Amino acid sequence: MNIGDAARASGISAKMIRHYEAIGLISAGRGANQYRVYAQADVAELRFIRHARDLGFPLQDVKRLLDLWRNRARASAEVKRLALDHVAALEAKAKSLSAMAESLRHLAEHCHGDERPDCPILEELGGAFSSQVASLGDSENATKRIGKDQSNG
Amino acid sequence: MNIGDAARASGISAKMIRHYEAIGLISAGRGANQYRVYAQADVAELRFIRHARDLGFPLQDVKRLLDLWRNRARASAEVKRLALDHVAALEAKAKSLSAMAESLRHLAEHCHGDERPDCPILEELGGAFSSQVASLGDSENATKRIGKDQSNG
DNA sequence: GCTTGACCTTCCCATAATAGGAAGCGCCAC
DNA sequence: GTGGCGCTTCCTATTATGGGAAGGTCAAGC
Repeated sequence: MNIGDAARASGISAKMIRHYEAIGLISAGRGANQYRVYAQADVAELRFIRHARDLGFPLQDVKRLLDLWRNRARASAEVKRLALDHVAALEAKAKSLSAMAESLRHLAEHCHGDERPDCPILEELGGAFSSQVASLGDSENATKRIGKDQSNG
Repeated sequence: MNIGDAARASGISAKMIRHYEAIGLISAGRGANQYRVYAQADVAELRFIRHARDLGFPLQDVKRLLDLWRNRARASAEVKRLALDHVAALEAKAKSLSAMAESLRHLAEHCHGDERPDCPILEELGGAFSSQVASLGDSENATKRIGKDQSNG
């Protein structure tokens, strides 16, 4: 099958399939006309990638997981480690975002929200603001890897 | 003061201060030697920006908030609306990440994590996987705006 | 006066993942 | 043999930030 069919079968855009090939995540055969050719096994890999991305794994981790998936003799230890590291990263990021939301909601609750100009939100942004929130965003390599919205199908 | 002093005083790197100027977020005077010159009021604006970024506001929103902050006659309604929209976006994203984490943790709990090759995590990624998780990442423009890790000082 | 070093300038590149579009060629149906 | 769709590659944009090169400036010290 051609790339369009593989895209429909896997739920990954043709654009991204080419990209994944360019960065060495997958490979594809070529037909006589230079069109990329995909077999069912390739589609299975693409689906694997999509599922890993749906779980928020960065492509770097996906690459590693894919290697492990292909290798029948792999040890499950590394998979589990990758997964749990990622869980920690996701939870750290979620916690950080929740803390931001809570801070901001707190500020917003004290804002009239009418035509009057005085607004505690702006006052707080301009003022002292000891930034307790920011300090949640540590966990170093844990938090750093959570990209943008990864949850689109 | 020069850009280095402003950077130290505001907690924003000189690199980013130049960037913020380039995208029209702030402006700066120039000395005879073409060096950028900052006053206390400029540092206050930079601090404002940093606080808004700490709360996860995207620069586009920061620009709007900054305009409102500068305008003494602003109505607090728009500020509150921006804030609450952002709260919703943050919470949606946090929820999405938590759901991912929970799914993944669930999978990891059933993985031996030793030298044996069988691993339910990989099996699930390769297999059916009805992707209930992915459907959480909707909320359209709510979720789309949460960038990468914004919580670093 | 000349060197050294810290600081500033602009410009280019890289990151992560994805999307949009242009220009050109292939292929199948009519 | 042509229209239209699908494929190819290449370039650009997004968001926020950092790294680095090449070169100008200024103050201090010898």
